[in-house]
Amino acid sequence: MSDHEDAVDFDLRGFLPYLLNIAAEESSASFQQYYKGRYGMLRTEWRVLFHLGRYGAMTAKEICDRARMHKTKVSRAVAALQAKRFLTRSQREDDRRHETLALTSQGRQAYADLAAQGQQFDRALMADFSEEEARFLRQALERIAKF
Amino acid sequence: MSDHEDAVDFDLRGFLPYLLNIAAEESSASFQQYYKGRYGMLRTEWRVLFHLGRYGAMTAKEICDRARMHKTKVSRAVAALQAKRFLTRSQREDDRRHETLALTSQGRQAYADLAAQGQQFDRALMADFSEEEARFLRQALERIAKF
DNA sequence: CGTTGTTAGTTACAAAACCAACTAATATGT
DNA sequence: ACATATTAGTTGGTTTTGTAACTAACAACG
Repeated sequence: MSDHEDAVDFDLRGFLPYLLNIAAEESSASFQQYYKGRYGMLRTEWRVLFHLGRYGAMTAKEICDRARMHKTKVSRAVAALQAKRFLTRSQREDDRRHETLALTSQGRQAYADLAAQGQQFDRALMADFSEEEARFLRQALERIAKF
Repeated sequence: MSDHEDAVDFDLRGFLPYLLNIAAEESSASFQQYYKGRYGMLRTEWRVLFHLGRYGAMTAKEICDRARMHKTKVSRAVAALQAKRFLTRSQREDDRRHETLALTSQGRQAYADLAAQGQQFDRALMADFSEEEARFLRQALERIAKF
């Protein structure tokens, strides 16, 4: 046995963070191409759009918490989406530190398109798995993600 | 039902690329802190070190293919690891475009440490899962990653 | 009140990633 | 043999991210 093999006796190829990273990259590649190509959006922007589209108007802070994004990322993504006329900001009267973010009809259209498209990609990804396997996989990932 | 909910009828929260991304981030966070704190290494550097440690000496090109990293990333990671005296380069006589990369004893030491540490993190991550679930999870991820 | 602390969000600067152009060595086709 | 194409790897310039410092609004406590 050569030197490099007995340094550690288990197969680090199955190292979970590594596998997850590769799987994450592989699985988002084609979808990313779609939203980037069609709307010139970054992943951060898609995530913000996605949260507003899926859960309705909310503040940047709420997006930070729900989407696990740092506030600077959200801040920039919001600015970019606003420039694309996909969302509007409105200051809250009760606390002027908060801005409520809401999709414009253009933004909702983009969301509807991307959500439908995403659904397709998701189905394609899961095509190899049975219903039950898919359910388990999602639950396992949620557990690892600490949802 | 409000406008944003009927745009798409399934729960995009379970969107696989999204789940995978979050799980990947969550799972690598503490390990990343370890190798960054202890060796000042970036993820790209850890990946290169990992491949050389696990599979033995090889060229940058082989690392690109095996680790799915772009050649510029590998090139810079190799330069950084060389600066840290973790690897050496040697031109091949038969084709002087190729450089064989090999870990130094210092590099092997770092690898052994990180591999052992990684193993711990991995076990901790998998603590919630049964043997069989863990096996299935890895296989599923490998399938998605197209290994 | 008024000082101090906290929270939402932005901005500035540094680190890292991405992409395209580049060099150098080898392979291929005429 | 020589022009052209490919391959391994590096470098430069731009984009994106990360980090820390900042502003503005509110809260809490004396």
